[in-house]
Amino acid sequence: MEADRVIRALSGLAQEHRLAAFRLLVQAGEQGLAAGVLAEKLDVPPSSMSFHLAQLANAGLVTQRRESRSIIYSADYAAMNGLMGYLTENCCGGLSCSDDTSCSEDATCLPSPQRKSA
Amino acid sequence: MEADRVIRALSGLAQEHRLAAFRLLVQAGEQGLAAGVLAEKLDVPPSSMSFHLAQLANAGLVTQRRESRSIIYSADYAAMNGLMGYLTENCCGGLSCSDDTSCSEDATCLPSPQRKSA
DNA sequence: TCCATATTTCGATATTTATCGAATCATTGG
DNA sequence: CCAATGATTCGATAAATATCGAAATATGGA
Repeated sequence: MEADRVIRALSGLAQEHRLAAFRLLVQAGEQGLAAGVLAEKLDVPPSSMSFHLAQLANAGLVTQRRESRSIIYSADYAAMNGLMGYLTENCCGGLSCSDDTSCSEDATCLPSPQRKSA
Repeated sequence: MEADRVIRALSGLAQEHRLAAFRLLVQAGEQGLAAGVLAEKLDVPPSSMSFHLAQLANAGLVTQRRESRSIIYSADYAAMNGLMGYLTENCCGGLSCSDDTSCSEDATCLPSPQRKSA
């Protein structure tokens, strides 16, 4: 998963209602939940819910399908796993970043003192 | 880790420069990196970098310490692990959500049909 | 066809976030 | 004490996000 996609996914989850909605969708499983049900459960007006669901869809975190009058949203587990994979590989130091690219050697941790001349 | 804290952490990482900065800090390890070094590596003006580092600090993802003139930032691995733990427990369906709270039984997936009277 | 339901789109507005130069603060060395 | 360095705060501005009622779209049933 590339950085741009990761940022969209993180932005998708970085909001109260969207995080709550996604959690409910994860719990609901493949079957998913209708937009209206989410709106009601989260006590958010339908138009607002629709906005947030569109954000989640744009982030690639959910899929949608029509079922009669309802539009059912489901969590995209593959996308979430992709996000987790990226974070584990790139943002978790203790475990996975075993190749220690610290700057004990090349001393680039502190600003390079710039000499007065030349 | 509670939802509010999680959202701040997600917001912290959900931005190009901040995600890049955090990755660098994770690579740098305990020793960390000076604000100016990050600004230079990411090609971001110092004041902008400062803004983003403040966001990361507010999100609890980094710690800071002064070392002579420089201010050194380090990734807070515990916070990141906390975030990962929350996401694994609440947002990852396939593995951890084994207790299947799907609505095959109680049929709350679709909007409850509201009868005309009473 | 007509109406009720489910949802989205539109439009207006409020809030938050991002950017970055200039000014300010803190530290060090001469 | 003064000048230079490293970083933050301030201020103004631009851009993105959130909110939500009203109108529009789609579906199903009488």
